[in-house]
Amino acid sequence: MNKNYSVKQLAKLSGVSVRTLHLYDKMKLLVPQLRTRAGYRMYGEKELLRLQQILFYKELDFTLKDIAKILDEPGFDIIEALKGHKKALIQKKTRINILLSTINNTINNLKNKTMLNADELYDGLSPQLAAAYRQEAIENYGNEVVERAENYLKKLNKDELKKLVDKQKQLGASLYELKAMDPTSAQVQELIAQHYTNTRKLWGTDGLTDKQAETYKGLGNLYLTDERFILTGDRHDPTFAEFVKDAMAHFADEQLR
Amino acid sequence: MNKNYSVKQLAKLSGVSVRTLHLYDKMKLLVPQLRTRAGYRMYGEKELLRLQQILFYKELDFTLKDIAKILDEPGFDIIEALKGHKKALIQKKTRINILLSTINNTINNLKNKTMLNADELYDGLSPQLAAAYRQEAIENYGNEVVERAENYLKKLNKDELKKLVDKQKQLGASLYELKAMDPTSAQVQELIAQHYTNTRKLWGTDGLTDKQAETYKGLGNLYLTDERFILTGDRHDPTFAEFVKDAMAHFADEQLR
DNA sequence: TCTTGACTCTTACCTTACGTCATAGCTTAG
DNA sequence: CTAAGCTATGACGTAAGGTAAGAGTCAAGA
Repeated sequence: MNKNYSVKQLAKLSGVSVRTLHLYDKMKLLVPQLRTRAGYRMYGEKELLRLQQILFYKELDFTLKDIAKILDEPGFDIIEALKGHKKALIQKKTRINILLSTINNTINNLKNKTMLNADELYDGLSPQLAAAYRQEAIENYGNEVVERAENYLKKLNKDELKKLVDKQKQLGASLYELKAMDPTSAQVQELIAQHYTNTRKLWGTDGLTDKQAETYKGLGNLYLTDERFILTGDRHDPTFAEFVKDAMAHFADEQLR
Repeated sequence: MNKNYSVKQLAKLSGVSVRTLHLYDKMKLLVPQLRTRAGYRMYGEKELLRLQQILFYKELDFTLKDIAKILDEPGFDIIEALKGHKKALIQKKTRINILLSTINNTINNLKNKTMLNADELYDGLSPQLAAAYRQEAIENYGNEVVERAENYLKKLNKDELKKLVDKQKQLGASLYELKAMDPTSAQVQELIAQHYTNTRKLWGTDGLTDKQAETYKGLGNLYLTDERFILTGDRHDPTFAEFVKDAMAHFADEQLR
């Protein structure tokens, strides 16, 4: 009771295009069961199953050539192929993470350059801008953190705020000098400790005694993706952000708690 | 004091190939400052800077066409382009995560099918196989967990072990039926609670009172990537694994501690 | 029987961002 | 003057198809 499928039927069934089936036929990846007198391709159940397999491996981003090997060479080591592929995927993912961090930095740099000058930063944001930032910050870091920071900042006067911000920047510059070092080294950790103190002042997190470590670690991850909260300034440098994150994580694990 | 560079010099400076510079010239992405009488391309500082920019955006995986737009159309909204690109990257990343989970499942399925039959599973692994598994498990989940599980399993007899394994499988099947539901719903959480109890028996983690929540959450992530510890059986279904992970995380956060 | 519409065939050019020749002209040191 | 090294253009190949173009096939209705 074997059914037969024309190109179009098989195409619709499997979700690929007719052209694709033509291609697979020509490259002998999926040859029809038979041809009619007119030359029409006819596929059977066996071909449908094989197509399913092809599509499975294709979803894993294997090339058609590799898929042919997997399906046709009986001694082919599929597990090794999968493992190799896994490695490649992990590398891709790592690269994407770096790209994303770079892109975020770039976006924020551009925003700052075109929409803000330094004075505005200290004099308070324009209402529209503040609203937009607030919304974005809430989406990214949660309501609680943003509100606490806001309430705290309201109580600070300009001079106090400027002092803290300058201190953060200076710490950033100092850390940047050490970026080739071990993030867990004493020298780096000393700066991180200062940064931690300063950050607590800036973010008003003095009350968070039981979640301090977790929060500070979270802040490190945040540094990886958002330049507004960062000490790297103009430097497009994902490796530095990574370095800072590691240093902060170590500090949180070792010094706190 | 403008320096001039030949194709080769510029190529070496920037790390791209001569062919690439030819291409960029022909597509008007990077046109040399001038041509010598013999037709040789000569580039200046301005071109070098432009090339830097091109390479920057290229690293972000923009197409050359888009880069040309960014650099040449003055009104082009770079920030919007970057945001769009960011979205695409995030999707890519999500897809890769799913692929990795699928690949891991596939690897383990293949291993189980070709190297094991069900009887061996209950009768105890062959020595070589056990050693290989042990090594891999240690790499993935750490020494401590593996050793504890091993010691515990040694004390169980076959019937007891089989009971526990069957119970896990049955819970998996039940959960699968609910996979369209909210992972935090009472119905799902009830099954998860049973699973938690059973898991503690199976893994011998009764002693871990202070780290229970964390451990159980970690187990959820593990379910995403390794089929040997899973209740999904033969089903290649990353969304189900995701569902289970969410359900377990919720359970850990709410019920424990 | 004729026509119409849906389906099919093959051939072939287009896409991205180059790599790899092939062939030929230019420049410069010895 | 010659050999080495640089440069130019042009053409072909890559992966996985998309998009026609031109022509043959099939079933159904008038």
